[in-house]
Amino acid sequence: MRNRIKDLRLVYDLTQDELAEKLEVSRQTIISLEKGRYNPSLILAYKISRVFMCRIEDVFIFEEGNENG
Amino acid sequence: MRNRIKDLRLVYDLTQDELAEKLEVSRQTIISLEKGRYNPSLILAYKISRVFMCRIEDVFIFEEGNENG
DNA sequence: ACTTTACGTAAAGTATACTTTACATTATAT
DNA sequence: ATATAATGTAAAGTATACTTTACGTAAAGT
Repeated sequence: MRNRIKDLRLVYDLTQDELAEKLEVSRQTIISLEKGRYNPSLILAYKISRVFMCRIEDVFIFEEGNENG
Repeated sequence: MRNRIKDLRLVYDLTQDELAEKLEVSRQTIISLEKGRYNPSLILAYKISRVFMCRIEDVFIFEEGNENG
């Protein structure tokens, strides 16, 4: 599972800190997400999609043919 | 956050056990999800949406005006 | 009567999402 | 030169998703 968080964050001209605040998570969480270190909860994924005004599937890319997702 | 897992499972005529197998999770996980006891991981949410051939947002309903999600 | 199937609960264990703190690096500004 | 802002790493701690086992119940089949 890949994601476009970093790209979208830059499009919206936000720092990691600012995005973390909007999402009510720590900056570490943003870093880990951007680096693809884990698989967020659905609620966090949803909040992210709302910040970027799009659908979950527009932020997170689940490539068929599975590396687990 | 509500979800339509139980409804969709019945539409697809699956038992909890069968759905659990398809998703590669335990039956307990299905029960807990149907009962709304927790907030799944994004990957699990995605797999569920694939089983039911729809989008994540069609399975999980995030009512605006937040009880967290 | 009894067995089987489907659903449910409870409780303890494991894996992992997410936090917190502390420190390093690079770029920009003064 | 040094201060500040933004990004990154590492490691230990907490919360919670998910598993496993064991047991209870109600309905349907034989």
